[in-house]
Amino acid sequence: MVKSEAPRRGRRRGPSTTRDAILAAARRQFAELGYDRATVRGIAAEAGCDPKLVGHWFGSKQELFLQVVELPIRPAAAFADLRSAGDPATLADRLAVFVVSQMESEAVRSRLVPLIRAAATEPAAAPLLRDLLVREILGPVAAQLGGDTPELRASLLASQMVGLVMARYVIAVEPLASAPPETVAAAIASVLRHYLDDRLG
Amino acid sequence: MVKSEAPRRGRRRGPSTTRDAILAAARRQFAELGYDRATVRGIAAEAGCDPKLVGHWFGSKQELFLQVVELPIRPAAAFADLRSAGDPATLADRLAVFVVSQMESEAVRSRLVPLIRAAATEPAAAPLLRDLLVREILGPVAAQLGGDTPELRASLLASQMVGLVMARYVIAVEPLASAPPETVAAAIASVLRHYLDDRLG
DNA sequence: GGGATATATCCACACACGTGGAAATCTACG
DNA sequence: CGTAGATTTCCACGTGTGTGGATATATCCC
Repeated sequence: MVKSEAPRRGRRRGPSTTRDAILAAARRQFAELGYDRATVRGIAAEAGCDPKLVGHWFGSKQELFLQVVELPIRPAAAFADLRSAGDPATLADRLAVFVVSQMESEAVRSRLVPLIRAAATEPAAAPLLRDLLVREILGPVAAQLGGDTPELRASLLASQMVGLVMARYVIAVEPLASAPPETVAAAIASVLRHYLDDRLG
Repeated sequence: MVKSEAPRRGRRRGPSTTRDAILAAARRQFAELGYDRATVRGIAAEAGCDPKLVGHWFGSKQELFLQVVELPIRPAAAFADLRSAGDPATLADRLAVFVVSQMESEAVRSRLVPLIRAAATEPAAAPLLRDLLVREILGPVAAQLGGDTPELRASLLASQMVGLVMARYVIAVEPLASAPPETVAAAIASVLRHYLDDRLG
């Protein structure tokens, strides 16, 4: 009659790793389920702790979500680097490769996908994504574009980015979802070039 | 002491328009709120009836949703018409104008937006949208494309369409959201041409 | 007129959600 | 050792959800 391993009542032994466990579980569940269908209880279960701990460490579900979608890169700086790092004529190609490879990385995807899903779902999250897009990406990019209607170009560029994330990772349209990253990058490079350089229309 | 207009208990006088009222309210709320946050009770309230009537007329919330997102056009047929109606060299331009003008029509937008929002939210809806995309659009289009990797071309095309809906109507990225339809159509025409005709990569 | 049927309301159940309060157990430090 | 604080669990409340059951009123057809 081995005594069952029922969790005892108070603090656990040793240093606490629960906060990180919650963050990881939340990241996974927000990405897979979206904001609404991911529940505090479910996240706590995956993290192996009591739901109340989520509140303890992060205050509320909303604040946890904000922590989750904080991007690990600075897109504006990345674009500036990319721009000054090579021949301007090949900027679109390098941008395409960069964007696709970033999306392939778990660290970026697990933040971008929840953000976009939430923007599609939460009325309150759409402004959040819009602001992030404008402040972090469209604004700086538009500022460096020059020429005519740089803001329109930047937002068209964003539309192809968002569509790529949706089609490839969220909806999983085949064969786009399974295409190797290089193929995708090659295919969208011309589109990026068009939005960056060509006369629109 | 005028008697209050509290709804009486049983059937109302005259012919019933409730079913249509529910459908209209559902369309509006699914588009604005998404599947999860739109509630049967809320839809019933907007339609001016009891929540139970939703169940009575449509069975369940899911079945109501399926009715709501039923597209009023046959994209495959429309594409075929478009293809055979003019100079193949200008197909991309005509397609761009057609797509954008369709999205501008309330009848199409009030179905497409909920569908895409739901695909971003409901695990069960993503396959649904994927199937609809593949069966109604990608498949027929790919079949008429010929050349190399027609399916990949079709799904890339879809990615730009979905991204356009997201950026312009759901997230409302400026200035794309406020740009006149002709401007948008002109801007994406080259992209469509690229995905339709060019060698990818 | 009078029964079948369609249309409508009310009540309520079972469930899941986020979170607040109180108590238990551990660690840190005097 | 002993007390303060950090970490964790349990209990439970209030709210909102989709939907089932019973019932009321209007319409349709004989």
